Parts: sequence; structure tokens; C-alpha cells
Amino acid sequence: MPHLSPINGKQSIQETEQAIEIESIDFFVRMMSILGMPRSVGEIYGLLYFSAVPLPMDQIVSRLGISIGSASQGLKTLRSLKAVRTSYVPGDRRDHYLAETEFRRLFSNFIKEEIMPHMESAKERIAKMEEALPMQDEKSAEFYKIRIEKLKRLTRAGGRLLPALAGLLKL
Amino acid sequence: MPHLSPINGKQSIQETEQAIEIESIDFFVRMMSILGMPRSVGEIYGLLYFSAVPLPMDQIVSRLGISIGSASQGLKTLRSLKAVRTSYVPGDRRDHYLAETEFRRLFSNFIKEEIMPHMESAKERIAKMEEALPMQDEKSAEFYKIRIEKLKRLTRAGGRLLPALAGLLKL
DNA sequence: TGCTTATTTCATTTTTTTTTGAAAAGTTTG
DNA sequence: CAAACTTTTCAAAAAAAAATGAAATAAGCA
Repeated sequence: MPHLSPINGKQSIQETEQAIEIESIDFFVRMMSILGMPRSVGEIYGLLYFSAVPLPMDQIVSRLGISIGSASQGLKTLRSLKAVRTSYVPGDRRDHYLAETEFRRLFSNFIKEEIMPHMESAKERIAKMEEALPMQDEKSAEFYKIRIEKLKRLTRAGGRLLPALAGLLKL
Repeated sequence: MPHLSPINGKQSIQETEQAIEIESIDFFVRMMSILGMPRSVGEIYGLLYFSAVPLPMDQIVSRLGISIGSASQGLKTLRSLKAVRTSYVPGDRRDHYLAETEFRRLFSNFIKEEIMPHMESAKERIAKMEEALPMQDEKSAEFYKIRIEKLKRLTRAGGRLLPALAGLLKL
């Protein structure tokens, strides 16, 4: 039982904010980890998502209890995904960070930056398989051709479907 | 330059098969790693994908050079995703494994088993945020409500879109 | 320009994940 | 049912990923 609660039993505003912050961090740590992002990236985004004001890096560091190095790297990752942006605060030379909250755009960026490059290299690897398969009319050649064709269809479908996905995300 | 090639410069059938096998393993190791699966799982599936005959575990172990324990665990994972199944071979008491190659079904299974449970717990965490937010008419309460509403829309959209995804995968 | 503050980089440490290997458990067959 | 073979389990080792912390770099200001 928190010892600073008002007599009516309701939580103070700070306690409420802190409770939401904790849930938010937890939420985004897990979401980001589905997408293969390290813990720190989720923590930073989770903190910023419910922050009414942009936060400078040292605030992020002290509130999350992570190292400066982690914060710097995490913010770099988030910037590259356009999941955060900096906002100028007059009279302060630090960068202040703000969460980008349009999930459709975030998702679309993630697919473009993190997934599509893999699709490209997948296509190259399939091409190598085809090179390795000379048309020697072996009974087994047919089996290989069918399997390779399946992979080609998969990557083609992925290449079309994934970029279109964000468009389907009606929020 | 391989020293066992026929005089016409073409590769032998075994060499072709081996080349494709290597590319296949590489291909699926990377694909699986996008989905957060360990290397061994990708290796096993990659090997089985281009195998014309079902393979027993000890063949998988010796051909991939992985441990029996890894193979057993990897096959367990693949079975749970229905990415492989066993086929009975008369006169042999070992299980023989076969790759399931209908990617649409595999994908649908993956979403159902690996992603949807996270969506469920995400909803629970959002509910906790709402609990933590009493209707104290603070100016800031409105900000929190909007952000929470966004999360709810995200999880709702995810819950609908993800299971429908496999249906869109026209191969 | 030089001083101060802010940020990045990266070698090292820590943590987490994956693999191994061997013992335990389970199966089949003579 | 016991001997031979197959598979699973799990503690320990190895490998991979992430976080740290301090030095290097950059950027703003007097």
C-alpha cells in the first residue's frame, strides 16, 4: 500500500502517471521484442509514448536506469525507423525526443527497412539454386524444379504483400 | 575446380544436389531467423525441404553436423508449427521426417501459435493502463486517454489483420 | 578559439540464447 | 521381458546478443 496516497484512497497524479509509464514500457518492450528489437529500444519508446513533453537523452537514461551508450544506440535505431524524432527546445542545447505515434507509418517503415532487404537477398539465393540446377533430364530434376518454383512464388508473394500490409492496417 | 567433374564440365548429380542443399539451408536459416527461430531449426527445415525422401533423425544429425539434442529440439519446434511431419517407413523403427511445403498453412500456423498469444497479453496490459487511469479531470488525463485509445485500435487491428493475413498469401 | 556540455563509438563485460553431451526414458523386437 | 535401438530431457558449455563505461568526437557558446 503506497504511503503517500490521499485519504480518499485514490492515487496521486504522479502515481497514476508512473503506473501507466510502467505498463507502457512493459507493453512496448514485448511488442518490440516480437519484432526482434532489443529491450532498451522498447523501453525508450515505451517511455516516450506516454510522455507529454519531449525528453532529452539524459532524462531517458536516468528514468530508465540504462547506460548512456544504450540510450544513444537505442535512439539511433528508433530514429532510423522514424519511431522518434527530435524537437527543438529553445535555450537548451540537448536534443529532445518525441515518440512518433502513427503506427501505420511506423509499421510501413519497419517492413521497408528491416524486412524487404531480406526478401531481396532471398531472391538472389534462389537464383543461385537455379544456376546450380543444370537441365540434365534426371527424374529428380523435376522435383527440384517444383520446389524452387514454390520458393519463387513465396518470395514474389512476400514482395508484393508485405509492402501493401501497412495499407491494410485500418486503425 | 572440383576434381570429379565429368569431361564435359557439367557437375555430377551429387554435386548439384549438394549445391542446392547448401543454398536451401542458407535460405531457410535466414528466413527462420527473421521469425526468431534458432539456426538449427532453419538448418533442419532447409535440409528436409529439398530432400526427395523422408529422413530419420540420425541422418539429419550427421548431414548437418549438429548434436542429437539440437536435432530433437529443432524437430519438436518444427512439429509444433506443423512444418514437418513424420512418415512411416516399413521395416524401420525410426521416425522419418518430411517437410511440409504449403507455406500458406505454415504461415497461418506461425501467426496463430507464435504471434496471437502476444496480442492477447497486450490487451491485458492495456486494460491495466485503463485501470490505473482514474477519471480525475486533469488536463493531462485527456492526453493519456488518447494514447491508450490508439493502443486499443492497434491491438484490435492486429487481432483482425494477422489471422487474415495467411488468406491474402496468394502463392 | 578554447571551454563546456552533449553525443557517439567501441572494446569489454554481462546477460541471454542456443548447442552440446550424456543420462534417463521410451520403443520395438526377438 | 530383456536387449538393442531411438528419442527426449536437461545441466553445463559455448556462442551470440545486448549493455556498459570510458575515451573520442562533435556541437554550442562565450
